[in-house]
Amino acid sequence: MLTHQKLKEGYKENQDMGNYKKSEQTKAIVMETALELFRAEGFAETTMRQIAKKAGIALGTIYIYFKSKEELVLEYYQKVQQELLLQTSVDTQKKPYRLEVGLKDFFYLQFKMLEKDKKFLSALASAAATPDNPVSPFGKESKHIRKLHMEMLKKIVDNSKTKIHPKVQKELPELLWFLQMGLIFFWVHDKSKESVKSIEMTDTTVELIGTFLKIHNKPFASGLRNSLLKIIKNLVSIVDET
Amino acid sequence: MLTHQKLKEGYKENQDMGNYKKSEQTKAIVMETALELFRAEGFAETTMRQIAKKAGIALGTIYIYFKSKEELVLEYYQKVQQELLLQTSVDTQKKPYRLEVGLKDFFYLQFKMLEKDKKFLSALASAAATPDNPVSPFGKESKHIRKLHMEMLKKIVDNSKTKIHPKVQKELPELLWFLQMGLIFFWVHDKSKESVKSIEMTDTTVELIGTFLKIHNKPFASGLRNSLLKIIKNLVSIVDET
DNA sequence: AAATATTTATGAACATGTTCATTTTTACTT
DNA sequence: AAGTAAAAATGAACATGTTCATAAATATTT
Repeated sequence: MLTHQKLKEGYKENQDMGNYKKSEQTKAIVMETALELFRAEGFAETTMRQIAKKAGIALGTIYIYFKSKEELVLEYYQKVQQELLLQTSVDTQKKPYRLEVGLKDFFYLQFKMLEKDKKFLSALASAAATPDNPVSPFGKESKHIRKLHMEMLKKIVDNSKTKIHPKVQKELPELLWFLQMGLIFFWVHDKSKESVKSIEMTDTTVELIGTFLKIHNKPFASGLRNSLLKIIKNLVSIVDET
Repeated sequence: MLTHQKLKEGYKENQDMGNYKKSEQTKAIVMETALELFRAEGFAETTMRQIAKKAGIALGTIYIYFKSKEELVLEYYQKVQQELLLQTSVDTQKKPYRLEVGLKDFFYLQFKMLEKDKKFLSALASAAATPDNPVSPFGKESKHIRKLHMEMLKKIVDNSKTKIHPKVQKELPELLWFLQMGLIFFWVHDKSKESVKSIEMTDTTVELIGTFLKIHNKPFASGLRNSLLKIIKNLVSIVDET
């Protein structure tokens, strides 16, 4: 009786569920099957019935583990980002680096990890644009993953040997987060071979940031600097209050 | 026989259809009804069946005039942009203006015209993010409206009294187009009263551009300038080849 | 005016994401 | 081991965007 009670409470307390083997296994199978199909056919082209059939389960079962079709993609994306975080932690521990280099490496790595899934990740891009969609990276449901990103970017900035004005350094990760959103958006649309265009774009934007940081303390750049800081504040306010 | 032949060909040649009164009328009714419902209930909440019922027609009839639910929104959006173009032509004819002022007015006007439809215009924002969606402003199906925008922005830039390096002046409208996309995206997500945040954001970004233009010919700004030009080229290449 | 062709309209049928009442399986208690 | 409670699974039913074969209305030709 008591044991039972405890277990039940445990369920409600820790979100992650899955204390039972069976369910975890089923969930994993659904996920794997879905990814296979998404990769082979695309997101829109894959039906939930197909997934269920191939996974050898009933249609409704999928919905026990995933709130929607989109959430299948989101959860996978989060998993990849988790790996990215780990990798980044390792990288920033290595020998001193210029911020530009650190950022490029970070973005490149991300592209590389997502490359094979580009096709269906556009489903997320679409969701991103709809504010009220629970899957949107701007919404409150994605706060967790946003924090994750911010953490990574802050680490990259703080651990670089590039000297930055404290005020700017504090806001930079936010700016970079939006930059990253933009780059991913660009990348999703990018049909060039092996996403070379996105790589190029990354180089150029990172260079722009580098150039800016080089001059951002000079008197003549105060206007630019202040405008930029304001813009960042505005951007953040939208994401934070949604 | 000859007349008939001509008419038939005429149909194929000019896209705009609707040489017949009845059809034009029906189309207009569908459009109006749809907008009413979208405004009252929202885009996702309104069903095609509701529209048909309220318009007093059959469900299938809507699809004679609009390829999809989203296209209802797109066509309306295009109509508004048409008006905007007219208004802008008038504005740029007026007394000399600083580019910043011209841009702000342009963006403000746009917000104002779209304000009452913000709720359902997010449907377009969502479509925008999906490259293969025929309704996306980045896709080839929207070339027309993109050109329209570019035209407006070029007019605003060229007619302003602000002096700009020719190389920059040529690329500036492209940059501004992307800025506009960004601002509209921001605006769609913006839940502040009367979209004051978007106005603020507009001010700040336009100011940034102004500040940049003030220094963009100075030797120390050549790095920034070149990076920016490259970024624009990259952005454009994505849109143009899709 | 009759015949024909074209345009416009219809609504049942379809596809697919999602929900939910019901059943089966699993875990726990006595 | 039997009984019970919880978890997991099921698939029919639902909602809704879209299609399509068919019919009605309209315009054109003879």
